Amino acid sequence: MENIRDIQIYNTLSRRKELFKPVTPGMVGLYVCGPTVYGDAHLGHARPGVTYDVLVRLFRHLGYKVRYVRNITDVGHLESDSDAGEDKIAKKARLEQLEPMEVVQYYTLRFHDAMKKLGNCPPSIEPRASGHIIEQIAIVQEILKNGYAYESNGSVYFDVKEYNKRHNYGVLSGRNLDEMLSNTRALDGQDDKHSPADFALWKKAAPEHIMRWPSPWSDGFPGWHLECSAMSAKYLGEEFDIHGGGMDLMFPHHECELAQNTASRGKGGVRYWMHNNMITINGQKMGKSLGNFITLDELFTGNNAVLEQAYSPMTIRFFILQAHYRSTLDFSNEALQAAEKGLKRILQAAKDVKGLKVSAASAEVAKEVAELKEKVYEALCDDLNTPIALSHLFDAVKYVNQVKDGKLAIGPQEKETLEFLLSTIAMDVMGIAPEQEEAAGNEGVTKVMDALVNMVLEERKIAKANKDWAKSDKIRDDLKAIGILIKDTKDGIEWSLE
RNA sequence: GGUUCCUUGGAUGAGUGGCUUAGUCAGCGGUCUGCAAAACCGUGUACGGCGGUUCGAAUCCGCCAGGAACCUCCA
Repeated sequence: MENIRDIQIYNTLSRRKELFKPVTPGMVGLYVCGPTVYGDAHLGHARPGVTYDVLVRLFRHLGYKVRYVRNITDVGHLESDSDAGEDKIAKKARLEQLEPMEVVQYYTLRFHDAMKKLGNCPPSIEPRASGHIIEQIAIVQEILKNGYAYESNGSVYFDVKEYNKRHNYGVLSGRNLDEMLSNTRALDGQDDKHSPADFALWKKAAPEHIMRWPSPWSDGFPGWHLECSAMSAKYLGEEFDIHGGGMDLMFPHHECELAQNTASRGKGGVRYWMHNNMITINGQKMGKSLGNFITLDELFTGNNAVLEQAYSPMTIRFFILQAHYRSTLDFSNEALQAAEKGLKRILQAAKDVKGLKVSAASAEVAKEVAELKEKVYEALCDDLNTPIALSHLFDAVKYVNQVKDGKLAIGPQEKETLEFLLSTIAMDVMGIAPEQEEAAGNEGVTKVMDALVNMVLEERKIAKANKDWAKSDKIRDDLKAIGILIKDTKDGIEWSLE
């Protein structure tokens, strides 16, 4: 456990890095927009998953107590903002002939599974929109009472123009209401709304609509933006530290959330807004509407035409960590293969560091190694600069390899630091974990396998001693064919699973 | 059309007014090895174009070109 140190976070609200100061010293309240569960999670969903996971791990490592809330959207998310827009979940349920909550349950479980594989810690609380209808209705009532909403045919809309008289609708996304109104594309089909900029707080359900709840205005359902206002306040308080999500949610979702908070409780309620950038493919955003997404499951199995091979969950995590979260990250087989090799390099060094022999380090080496630790913290605390942190970890890897090769001497202090970097920082903070961990769950099997491989290697050793290269190479090739890689080193033979 | 952002070497991807360059992957040369693999050492081509500010810019400003995000659902 390290001491709490200064962390800089880029705040979308101010468009600059700011020193993080928690509402309550030593505690962090984090709310992240989770998925709408009507389909499998794709590569794009892995980005916020990994990004905010590292943020949480870093805070915890530094000694903060973190409450991490990430919602599941299971109602209210419409396909478009017009009255014709169908609820995403309800539509999927209709197509699959399932109860909407069956759709929700199915994809929620699959989402959890994918996140776990990526090495993400589960959120402290994972509330669902449908479980917080009462809280959402209460917010609508507050907003109505304060004069920032109106009822229209059983639906309730947020009055953006009225709100903008006293507040600023557009502070977060950097928009100007007048410009938005003069440039709005959809003019017809706005039905009950007074202005195209207004958004739904409560929608009256059409007769065939299954997902419906009673309210003072109609049997209906809450607007999409409302759930986050309700659940963040409920679990983190009316003013909390950090709100995260994808950049594509900045407008309208987060802008509306902010307006709802202000209109109902008089303040925005969020100290720091963080937005992760998109993952692109061929330079374009990977998204559901474009249909150019690759699901995480497909990546893990290689079951997609654009994939040259399967990529392990940790490779995906590493790939994401190699870019800064506010930059776009372009998908390609080449980039993932590079990530795969880089990851392997770090994991191997993390294993090797434990067996390093120590003697005494030169003053220069001692200084450099000590500095590495400081540099890694500096990078991570500078708006979560994981690529820079990784570049320093690779320096640590180089030291480990040099020592292993007998080309460099280090003392116990340096060894401890290197081990700290490659286990505590790489694994605990950045969440990089050895792949086999899950596969090798059964200890008995592992032991037997270990013994078997060693028996085979003993045969090869004899062959080598007899300079029977044909037999020695055959054993190596045969083992490789079943996924066991052999390395001849000075200290003997090492083997590992592919 | 509006708003905002981006453009770095073969790929990916950091960073910055001058200092030593990110890093990873790939390539090339070498060391090691029976051969491999791994590792180590060395190594090339870079900051979209044109102007400006400056003692000095890839980094600041302007213009141009190209691309992207948001303005409708998307992490």
